[in-house]
Amino acid sequence: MDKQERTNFKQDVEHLVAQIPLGKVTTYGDLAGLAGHANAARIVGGIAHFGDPELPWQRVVNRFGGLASGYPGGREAHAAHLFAEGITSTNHIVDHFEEIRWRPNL
DNA sequence: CGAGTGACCGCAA
DNA sequence: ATTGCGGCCACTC
Repeated sequence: MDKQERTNFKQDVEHLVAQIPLGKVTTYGDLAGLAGHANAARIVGGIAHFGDPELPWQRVVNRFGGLASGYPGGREAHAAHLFAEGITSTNHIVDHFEEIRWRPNL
């Protein structure tokens, strides 16, 4: 079962990310917590890098609402993608982050 | 198969 | 206030 749960973690994270509505964002810590491991935010980052490249990881930011570090193309690309979805960012930080913060329990 | 690393978070000095 | 460290689990080489 342990192995199964581990797989579930990635499945959950990817599933959640795939559900993020356009114009909203979420944090790695939240995804990790929702998946069952609040302190496993790092794994979410790892999955983001080696997981499905088609998933809207651009809507996933750190707990500051800031853009990720190793995003493909840099934070500028990340910001540009968010802007394309209607999300404005300032100084590499999403505007009204708390207001556009998406929550599955909402 | 084993070891290292990671797009993070939280706390301590 | 800032900086440094550890911790957690999963993925890749």
